[in-house]
Amino acid sequence: MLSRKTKYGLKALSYLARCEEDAPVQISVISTAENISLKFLESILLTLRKAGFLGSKKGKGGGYYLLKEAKDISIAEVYRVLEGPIALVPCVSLNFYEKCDDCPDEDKCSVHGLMIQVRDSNLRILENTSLEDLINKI
Amino acid sequence: MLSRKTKYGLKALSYLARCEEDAPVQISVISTAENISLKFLESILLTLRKAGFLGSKKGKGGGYYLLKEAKDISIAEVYRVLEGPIALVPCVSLNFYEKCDDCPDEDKCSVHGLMIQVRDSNLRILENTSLEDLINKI
DNA sequence: AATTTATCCTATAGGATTAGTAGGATAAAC
DNA sequence: GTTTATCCTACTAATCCTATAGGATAAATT
Repeated sequence: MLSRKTKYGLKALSYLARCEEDAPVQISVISTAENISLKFLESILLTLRKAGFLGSKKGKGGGYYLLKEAKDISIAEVYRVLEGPIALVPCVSLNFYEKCDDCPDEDKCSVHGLMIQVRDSNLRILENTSLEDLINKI
Repeated sequence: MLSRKTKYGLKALSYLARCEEDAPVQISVISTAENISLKFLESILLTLRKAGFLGSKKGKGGGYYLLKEAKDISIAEVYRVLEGPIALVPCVSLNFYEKCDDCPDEDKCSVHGLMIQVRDSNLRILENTSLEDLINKI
């Protein structure tokens, strides 16, 4: 299951991508438009800024804006920043690998192969979907 | 991320599927073989029995055994029982549908379409993989 | 310079979920 | 009737999720 944090983050990014102008958008505007708690959204946007997706401006006329073009932001990147690993188990994660403490030998684990299949299929989708794709769907 | 409950459940089912004989297998045997806490495994097997995957026998010589052939148990079914929805968000779940409180209109949600794609791709894998496939991979 | 506006940032609270444990009840076999 | 093994409810500790509080900082306006 996707956390609200990730879902809200994706919706906020989509909102910004739909604002074609470069003018910064205030948190409160996004929060109202997308029905997201203002303070929660604030912390999410902060995370996205630190991760390099967003720029910000303080003071009057300030707000957040995309640093890259929507077509150059893959959902997989956003997912990893907000949600963490795309894989279902750490032992098949490419970016967050961890050994399972219950498995003496990964190759003999009956679940391992399936988990790789699921990971690859999800990767294929998330890496090949951009923010632009999200807002261009009908 | 997959919970330990589901992972342990799949490993336990795989263990039972590998025991070709019909003789019941004790929890403690599986627990030792798969490095799973005995009491935790006990509760998992109980769930799987109530869901119709396993039969059990009490007393000496008792234990758990598969009720169906391994090839007739799809991982999707097991997943739903132990983990819950396969979908990443409730609003695209086929078996656990719930409306999102932040979305006035699902069709206008920028994330919705992507979530359906992910769901379908995962469904395709999990429904077409049987317990037999799990133990037959090399 | 003072005020307003909006982000920055740390800390924290409350609830839900997860992972596991305790311990007696029940039933089958010997 | 003793042993064996599942059955079942309840409980706990730890972690994670969602959200909030409240002041610090910086930019623009007056």
